[in-house]
Amino acid sequence: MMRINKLTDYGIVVMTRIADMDQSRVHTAREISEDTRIPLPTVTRLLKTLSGNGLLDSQRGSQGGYSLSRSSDDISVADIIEIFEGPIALTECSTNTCECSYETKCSVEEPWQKINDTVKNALEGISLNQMAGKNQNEGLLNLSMNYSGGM
Amino acid sequence: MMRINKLTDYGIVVMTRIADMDQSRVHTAREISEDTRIPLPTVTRLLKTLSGNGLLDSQRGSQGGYSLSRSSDDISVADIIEIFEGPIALTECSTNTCECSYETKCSVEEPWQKINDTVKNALEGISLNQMAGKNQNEGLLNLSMNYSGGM
DNA sequence: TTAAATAGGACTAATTTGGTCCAAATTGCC
DNA sequence: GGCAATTTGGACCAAATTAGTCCTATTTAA
Repeated sequence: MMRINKLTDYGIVVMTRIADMDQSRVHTAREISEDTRIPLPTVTRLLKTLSGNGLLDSQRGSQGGYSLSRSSDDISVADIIEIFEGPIALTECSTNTCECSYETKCSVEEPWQKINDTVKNALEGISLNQMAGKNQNEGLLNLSMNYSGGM
Repeated sequence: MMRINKLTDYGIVVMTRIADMDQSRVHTAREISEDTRIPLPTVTRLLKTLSGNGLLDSQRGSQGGYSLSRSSDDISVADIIEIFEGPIALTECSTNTCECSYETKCSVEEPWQKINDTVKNALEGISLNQMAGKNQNEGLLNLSMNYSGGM
């Protein structure tokens, strides 16, 4: 139903959880698994992916673990989604490699670009910090999207 | 990649195509298939779904076919998407039946609501007419989304 | 009556996604 | 130096979803 994938959803949960934890030390996969109740093997994979893509720092070996690579203010929901799902694009047409075989599809390309930009902006406007429920009184979203000018 | 499904995409193509056609008569599945180059069985199914959900009028029998049930101005991309994908919701959490098992997920619920509203607004703001490339100089999108107030 | 359509639904194949597991490399500590 | 606790990388399978096809019934104009 035009959902983000479960793993992406988990990824956001995991990141949100880490953002809520003590930032002065690293956290192991086991710890995060117990915290979120997501099975350990899955959490392991999520963390690998997240650190492999620069959203988490990892420390190997005993006493190792994961920590945010930057401030939770500087990590957006879009950052996480893009790691698991690739570029935010509702249709293939909105990526750069559009090879429409249907003539009508291309008249449709421009509107999709706009739609995707809107979605992308929305997702980029939400920081982990906001997801984590910190600064709850600061006003949640601050999206000023206005595409009325247009083509 | 957080895509809409292929059939949904096709659905939009088909509707866009019909919107571009002569509105004074009905159009057969075969005609639309040949026009869009989408295989006939698939087009057939798309049209059945679209008419079954009130977006197209159908006329049975010889000389029968399909036509828009209302003006292309009054049909939005969101209308089409919702038929094929159900309510627009990026996460399960954003539907009314949210049964989060992870504690952190719920602190995350409110932001998702806002994100979904934004996406939904964007999709509701695009009419078939605009997709079809008519009125190209009228300015494509007219979305004034401003969620800065928030919670 | 016949031909041209849509309507409804069953069915299968293909693809994607979710989840698990194993072996290797790294690091801290005794 | 060796052990234990970690992350890393990749392979793998099961489950779920999606795409696509096909068959039969119904309707309608000529």
